[in-house]
Amino acid sequence: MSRWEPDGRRRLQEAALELYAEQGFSRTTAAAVAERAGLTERTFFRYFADKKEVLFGNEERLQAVFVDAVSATPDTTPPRDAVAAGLEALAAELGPHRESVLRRTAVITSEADLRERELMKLASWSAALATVLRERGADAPDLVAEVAVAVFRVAFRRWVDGPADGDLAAHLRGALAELAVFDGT
Amino acid sequence: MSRWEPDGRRRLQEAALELYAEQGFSRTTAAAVAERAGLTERTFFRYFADKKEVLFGNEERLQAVFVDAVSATPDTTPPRDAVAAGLEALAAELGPHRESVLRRTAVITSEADLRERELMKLASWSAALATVLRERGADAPDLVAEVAVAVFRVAFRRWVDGPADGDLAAHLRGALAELAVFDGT
DNA sequence: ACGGAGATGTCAGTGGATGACATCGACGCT
DNA sequence: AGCGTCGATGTCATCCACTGACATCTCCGT
Repeated sequence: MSRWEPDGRRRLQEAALELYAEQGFSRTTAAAVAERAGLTERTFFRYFADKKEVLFGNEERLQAVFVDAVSATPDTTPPRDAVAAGLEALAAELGPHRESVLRRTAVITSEADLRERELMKLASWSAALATVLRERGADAPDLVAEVAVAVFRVAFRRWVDGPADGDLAAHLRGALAELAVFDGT
Repeated sequence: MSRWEPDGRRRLQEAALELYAEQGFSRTTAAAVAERAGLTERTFFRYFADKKEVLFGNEERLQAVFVDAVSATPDTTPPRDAVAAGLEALAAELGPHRESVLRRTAVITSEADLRERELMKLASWSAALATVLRERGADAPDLVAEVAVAVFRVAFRRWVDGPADGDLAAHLRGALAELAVFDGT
């Protein structure tokens, strides 16, 4: 037995999501979140760098899923297909949890500070992807990475705004296909 | 004669850029910026919503330049060319001021909070662009807008990191052309 | 039993941000 | 000239995000 209940970090994440959803992010104090989790404000800030970060505990893993799936693809895979593999992996990860994804997304989109932080996380995906693409000698790794994330962003938004039985993977394939509007001349 | 020196807003912007560059953003207090501008901290926050915003006073105008240039294009213009027009307009706006752009960019890239805010501004460009594209009945307006901004981001970064005589417009055209890596099956 | 290691608590302080109210000079009106 | 309003700024008080320094407690190995 520990001196404290276990899983402080998870309790803080759950408390934060609840409170932010109930009262809004800006009207919720870090102390209030900590209290609901049975902890102290000081401890909150030991687990999370700031009030926003508590909502982004899984982003690191998602980034790894995305980037690793691209990495797992043969070096000779055309960029489009490599990116598709990464996006499929994300769909497999997120698709089955639409409910909780929606709950979290609703909170995030409701406040500019949180949208900002989310953009930062996606920028981090892009940077990580560009790095692995560069290492495998792909063409225009930076551009490909940015576009890949742009595709994700668009498809994700459509999925979230769409019907409850929407298919994230299908949206991703659809958005990827729409890149064809830039084809030719 | 006014009771105070004129141009408080501009003085604050200049003071902020100087101090942020000299000492770093996080080690500069809002009060210090205000003081250098001959004003009060309270007044600082009347002009700018927060400490970061003072660095982004021109973003609104740039967004308008970008979006208006796309709007000015005939409704039947292929997406790629419409986007190109917007990007050319941005190049015309930014290209001649590489020095000051670099100074500002150096400050922004040096702190995560500021990079975050910049991502937010670009997201705003994308949203505005998507709106005008949607109004003119373009295909996949959201995707096109996101990709357009992705292209800008990449080209801008290459321009900033490149030689002093680099040509932003050329980088933009180059990045746009690289979208061809997504072509075909 | 002892002592270190980890996780948490306590306390004090800094600085970002905001609301309420006061002040001052410019300007127009009579 | 005298007056009143308006806009820009200053002053003051307050909240809260975040941080550093130090204390405390439990577990675990020796």
